[in-house]
Amino acid sequence: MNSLAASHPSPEVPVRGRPRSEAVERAIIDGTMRLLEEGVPLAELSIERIARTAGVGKATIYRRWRGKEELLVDVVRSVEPADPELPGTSLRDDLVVLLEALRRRGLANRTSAILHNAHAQMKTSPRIWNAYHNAVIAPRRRLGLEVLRRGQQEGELRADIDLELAHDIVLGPMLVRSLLHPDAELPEGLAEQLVDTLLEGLRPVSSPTG
Amino acid sequence: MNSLAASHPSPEVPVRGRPRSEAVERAIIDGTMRLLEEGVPLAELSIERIARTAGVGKATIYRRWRGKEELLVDVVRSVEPADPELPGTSLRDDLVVLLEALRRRGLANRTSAILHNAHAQMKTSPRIWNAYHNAVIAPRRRLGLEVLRRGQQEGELRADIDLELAHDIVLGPMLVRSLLHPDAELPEGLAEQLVDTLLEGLRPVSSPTG
Amino acid sequence: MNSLAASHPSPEVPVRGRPRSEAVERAIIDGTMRLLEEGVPLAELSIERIARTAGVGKATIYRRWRGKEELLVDVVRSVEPADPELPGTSLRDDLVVLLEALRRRGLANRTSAILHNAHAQMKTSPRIWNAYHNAVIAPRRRLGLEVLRRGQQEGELRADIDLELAHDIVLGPMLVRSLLHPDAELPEGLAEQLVDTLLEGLRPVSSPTG
Amino acid sequence: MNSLAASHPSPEVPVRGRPRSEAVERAIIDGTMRLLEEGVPLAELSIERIARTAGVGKATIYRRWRGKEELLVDVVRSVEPADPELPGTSLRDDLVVLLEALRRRGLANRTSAILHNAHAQMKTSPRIWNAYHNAVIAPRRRLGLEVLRRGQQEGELRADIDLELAHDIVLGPMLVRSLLHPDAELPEGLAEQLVDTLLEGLRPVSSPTG
DNA sequence: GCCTAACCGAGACGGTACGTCACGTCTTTTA
DNA sequence: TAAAAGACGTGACGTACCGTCTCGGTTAGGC
Repeated sequence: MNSLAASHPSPEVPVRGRPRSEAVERAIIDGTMRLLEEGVPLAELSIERIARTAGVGKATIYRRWRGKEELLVDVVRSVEPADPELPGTSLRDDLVVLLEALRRRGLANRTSAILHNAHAQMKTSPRIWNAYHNAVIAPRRRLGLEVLRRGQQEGELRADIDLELAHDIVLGPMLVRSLLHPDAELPEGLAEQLVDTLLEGLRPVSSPTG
Repeated sequence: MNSLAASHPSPEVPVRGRPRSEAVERAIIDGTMRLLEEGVPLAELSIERIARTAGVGKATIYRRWRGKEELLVDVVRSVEPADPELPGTSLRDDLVVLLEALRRRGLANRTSAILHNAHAQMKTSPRIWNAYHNAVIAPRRRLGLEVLRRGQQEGELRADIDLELAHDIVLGPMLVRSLLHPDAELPEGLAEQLVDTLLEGLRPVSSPTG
Repeated sequence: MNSLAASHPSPEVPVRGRPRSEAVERAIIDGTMRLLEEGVPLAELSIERIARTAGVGKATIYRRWRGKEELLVDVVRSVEPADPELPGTSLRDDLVVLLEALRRRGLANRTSAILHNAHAQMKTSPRIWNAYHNAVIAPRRRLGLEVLRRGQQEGELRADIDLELAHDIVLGPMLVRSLLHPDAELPEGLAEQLVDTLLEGLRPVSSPTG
Repeated sequence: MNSLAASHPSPEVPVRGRPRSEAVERAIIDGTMRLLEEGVPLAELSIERIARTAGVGKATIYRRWRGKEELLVDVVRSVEPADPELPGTSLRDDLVVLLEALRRRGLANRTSAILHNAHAQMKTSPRIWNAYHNAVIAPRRRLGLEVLRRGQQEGELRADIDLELAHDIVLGPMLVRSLLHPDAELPEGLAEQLVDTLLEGLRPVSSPTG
């Protein structure tokens, strides 16, 4: 389950000693979440306090994670919403769904005050950031790129455009809104509006869809 | 100079006792910068260490800033590049200059490893983030909005588009690249390519400029 | 074998399940001795380390002793030299043999650096000290008292003297030397010299033996 | 004041920064004494608990002593009774006073349950034991040797006897009683009885005092 | 030849204390 | 009054052991 710690020995090696309790693992992650939900500032989130909250010894946490940051990666992962279901009817529809998921995620983080800044905290160490990037950000990006690739094949996207660039063009505005400008609005129709506006510059020159 | 601390008593009240040394203030900020440049991870940047490096008492730092985060705001401000000179010849040209400044800033932060994450660290406290936002991010955003407003007046931008939205559309992709994807490329012509692509969807429907 | 733990159920109750391994018991005591011989300070002698050294589970130790101190009692007992053979020719000769045994024990502890302070460590708990006292010190004292009682009967010792007091008078000086003053000398003829000097004040007033 | 820590810089070096509080030092030693008096077993005397009791930070203790054992040396020293006033009228009288002080000390430790075993605890480290030896034991021994030396000069003691040996002969029995046999009696006239008995074997052959 | 109970190694578990470090405040002397 | 220095109470750090508790596996009778 952990994304950084070597969670399990290779399957051939028989388990020696008392196995680690999954219930404890859940208690730690849930306890951390509870603290964040109660509004405890990230700076006051100490391992000691998490252990106290979860009713767990400190060593039990350090047995699973190397420090607060690595634990946060798993906490964030545990509340990260699942990838949205893509309709697959058209490039536009898929992108609208992706952006809408992003919008909702931004709204959730803002209102619940969770993870508002946990994401930022994780940048303090390149190692942690990589783990978070690999576990959370990269899969989303891959999904977006896949959608764009399909759209390009179907002729809904200019053939000469770099897919990475197209991805940042489509996703960037919404991300910037939800990450950098916590007081920016994220109104209901924003996803559709953005996709429609942005696809304008990305469609093939003589578009079949007009 | 400080953006958060009430640095000086009101000017009418004559200064009593020994005045604060500006040299000391510089020494503190420069010492912090030196530590960051030497690759000291942000998590190991303690007030105690900064005081040691700057050859300064801890109380002298606390007399000026309320904590590490507030000090960081001023440190970051001190190395933030000046606003770029805008040509003013056209909306496109101005936006290219703005994005090019952003690209270079991203490159600088990546190579020098300074401030790579100091920006993230400051999100730990809403108060600090606001200070940084007001001192650094907001002015840039105002400048960008001003450019777009002028472009709209000149008919280079669709009249029905929300300027805030247009701003995120134009700036978002570059920001996402430099902030979230530290290993994403920021090649030379990126600014022009982005502006040309993005303006496609933002131009007036039957544009006079083509 | 253990002096504190109720090592075995009463013999009528038939042993159920796998019996405790005596080899394991030896391995634990020998492992502890090896650590002490290697110069590991008493303060660093943890149950965990002993278990590691003996290649034994912690629970296996706790099944036999209630803690480190109780284990130490048995370790010390295992290296305590056997009671010396008494000649029985005279009070003086017996006392010389007893003191000589004490002198040699003091020398051994000093040079081998074993048990130098284990004896002291055991005073941390009255319970442990009692066990050690009963298992090691008291038998020796009983032996000494018996020698003195015989001497008194034979008229080699004043009849009006308290035997307990006489014991401390004879044994005290050598004990103090070997326990309190680790750098005090314990030269070869010390036992005889002490006995001859001390008996002076303990002989009957007009001694028949002169 | 501390016997192990380098307590004060050399007097030429002017004191820099806030000086160490003597009140704090007293609070720590007194707090430790209070705990011992309340019957807290030595094994449960942690630095953490001492700090809590004294209302003091752990670092404040570690700034003065290197650990629990070194602190104990000073605690024991602080309650060690002052050297007794010697009458100087005769060897016998001086020795009686010395032994009487020892007897009373043994009684005090037994009844108050203080220092009963602190003395033993300090043997865990040779360094600590040396400090305790130098600060407490050695001065007492020097005093006893001085008394014996004077007695020898005055002809009250055999000229051929080694003073160190004589010291152990006279002091040993009482020490053994009070240290090793906690339940041995220390009745009122014990000091005089011991001195009178022991001097028997130590007087010059044809004694002037008869 | 099973059955069953206790033993055994390993190591997880909730705790407590370790000794260090930084926090932000305070008390010195010196300027 | 500022400034360097450093003591102070507080509290978190990450580690080590404590003594207890599961695990899978072993080793003896008793059936």
